[in-house]
Amino acid sequence: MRDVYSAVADPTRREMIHLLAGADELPLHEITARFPMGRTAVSKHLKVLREAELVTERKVGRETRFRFNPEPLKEIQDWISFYERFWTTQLDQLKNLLEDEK
Amino acid sequence: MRDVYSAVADPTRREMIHLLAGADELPLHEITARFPMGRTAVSKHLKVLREAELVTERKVGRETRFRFNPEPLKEIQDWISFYERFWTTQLDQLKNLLEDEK
DNA sequence: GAATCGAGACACCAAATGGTGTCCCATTTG
DNA sequence: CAAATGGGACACCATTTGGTGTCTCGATTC
Repeated sequence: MRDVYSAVADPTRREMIHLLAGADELPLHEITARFPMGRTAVSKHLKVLREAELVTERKVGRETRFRFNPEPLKEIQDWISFYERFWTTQLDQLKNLLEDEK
Repeated sequence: MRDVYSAVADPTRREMIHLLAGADELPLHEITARFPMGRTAVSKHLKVLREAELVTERKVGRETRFRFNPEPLKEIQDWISFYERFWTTQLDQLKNLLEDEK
């Protein structure tokens, strides 16, 4: 089971997440149609997303349909929330003010 | 100027961010001491972080000191905040309840 | 039943990634 | 001044990444 950080590091995969988040379920060939690359490449990207559990896969007839699963994104959110304090503290706000003055 | 997503995708670099976030400023040799790899590798990771502007660099005597800069993390936070709704909606909560019943 | 369509499974490729070791130079220390 | 320290700059290496094309096969349509 692969890392959600590296799954999301690729801009193409972030776009796929966005696409799938706006749909209910999409077959591979429809996803492929929206990207400037071949089916094999798209399939590989979706495999990475599936290994990170950001996507689920199910076969319907001859199609393979994909669905977005947001859950793993929580891990990133948790990680980043630790650093939120660095741009919300009084001290940081003062620093930003001084920065603006320059 | 490189991507903050890929900068943060590597676990070693996330650890470096954590280390620097807990300190004020650290020289390369002190950072190197905390990781199981050579100076060259550590230096390369810090270069990646600097190119993503997650770190600033300054020479003091013969040392090169690094400081954490949280600002680029906002971009990831913004990106992920869009997907927050997928695990905070009533519908999603119902779905999770049903999931638990299984 | 034949032709078409969707997709898995390879094999292949160039470029990027994450390490290493060595050489050299500037700065600090004894 | 000599020795030691911190670190830049390479050259090098194996593995991973992100793409390609081709072959095959099951499902669908004519």
